[in-house]
Amino acid sequence: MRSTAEARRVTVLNTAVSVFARAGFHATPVTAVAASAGISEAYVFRLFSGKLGLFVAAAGACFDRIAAAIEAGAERAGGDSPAEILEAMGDAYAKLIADRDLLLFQVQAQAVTDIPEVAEAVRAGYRRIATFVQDRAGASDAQVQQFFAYGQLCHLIVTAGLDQIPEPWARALTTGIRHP
Amino acid sequence: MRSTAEARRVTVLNTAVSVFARAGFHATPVTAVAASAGISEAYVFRLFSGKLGLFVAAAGACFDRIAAAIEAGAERAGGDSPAEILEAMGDAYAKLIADRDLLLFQVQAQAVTDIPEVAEAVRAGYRRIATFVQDRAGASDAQVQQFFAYGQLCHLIVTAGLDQIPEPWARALTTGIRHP
DNA sequence: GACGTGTGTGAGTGCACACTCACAAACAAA
DNA sequence: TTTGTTTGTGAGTGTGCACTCACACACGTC
Repeated sequence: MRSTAEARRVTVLNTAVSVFARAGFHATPVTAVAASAGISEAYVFRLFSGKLGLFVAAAGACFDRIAAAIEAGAERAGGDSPAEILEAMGDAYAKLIADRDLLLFQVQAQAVTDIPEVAEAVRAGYRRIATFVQDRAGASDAQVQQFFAYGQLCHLIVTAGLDQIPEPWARALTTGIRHP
Repeated sequence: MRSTAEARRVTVLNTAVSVFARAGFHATPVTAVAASAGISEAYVFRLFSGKLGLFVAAAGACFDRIAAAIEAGAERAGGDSPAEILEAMGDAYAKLIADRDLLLFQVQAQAVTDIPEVAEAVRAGYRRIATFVQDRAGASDAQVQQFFAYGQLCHLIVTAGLDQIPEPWARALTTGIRHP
């Protein structure tokens, strides 16, 4: 036995997040995930229940990593005020998505929410993050809303590559946003 | 002659926005657009240069409609202050995307920005809207940034169906957002 | 060694879909 | 009426991909 199935699943999920992040659910063949994980396509289908099952599981892994990063970031906050804790969470998130995979996967997942299983996975992910942010930071509804609004703005900045554009309108949208 | 090619192109583009909005670029066969427009698949390929050409043209039509709505909304502003004009623009945008097609198409377009032609179309669309908002409203960079951040938040709310969830975290993200 | 159990794959199968092309029908100009 | 141009389509073609299955190899156990 080279490896246990459970360990394989973990490594496959992490590569799946990266691979799906580039071109999305429908444009990514399972072969691509299998090749990137170094195993055969057939075995991926044995480990997960179809391509959809793989994608949904990858979404779970994606939000797990985001939640863990934000929780760890909160521990490093400079103070106890909601604003300070939110700031620390935002910094942690910005650091995490520097490699773009987790951010792009979220965009891809949101784009296939017409598939009910994906929609539920996305809701579950944001439920976990939003409740944690609100409880841990003790932030107001408006503060939480703002936190997520500017998080979503990052999605636009990265997908459209606005941080590469020197024109004033693009600068307006990107200034102050932590380094994505 | 039933119709001129130019007129056909316009009607096809509007239906294309609606059809692509549901399942996205890769999951939408050209047959679906053709059927919805009431013409044959073959003729769609004659009117546009491939599926990608159709999608990019639809993106142009999508941003045209958004820009027109925001420009019209600005005319109905209650006053001359940047905040009032932005408010009027936001209301106009909220009304426009009540049918969800234009919003969902933007999400789908952002998801396929790995295709350079799509990325350029998205940039062109936001360039047009952002420069207009900034110039017309005379708003600061921060105000423009906030305008777009909460616009992007709408994308999450609609794709994940957060407005249908009675839980407190979902209420926090949706309160005050104009009705999508 | 024989045998079960879990890990892993090569070689298919069937279907959906992007794109083409030969051809038809409506209209205009002579 | 003939000729040309534009609008429009049915019937293909080739390919890529989700999914399957019979089979092989590694390991433990007796």
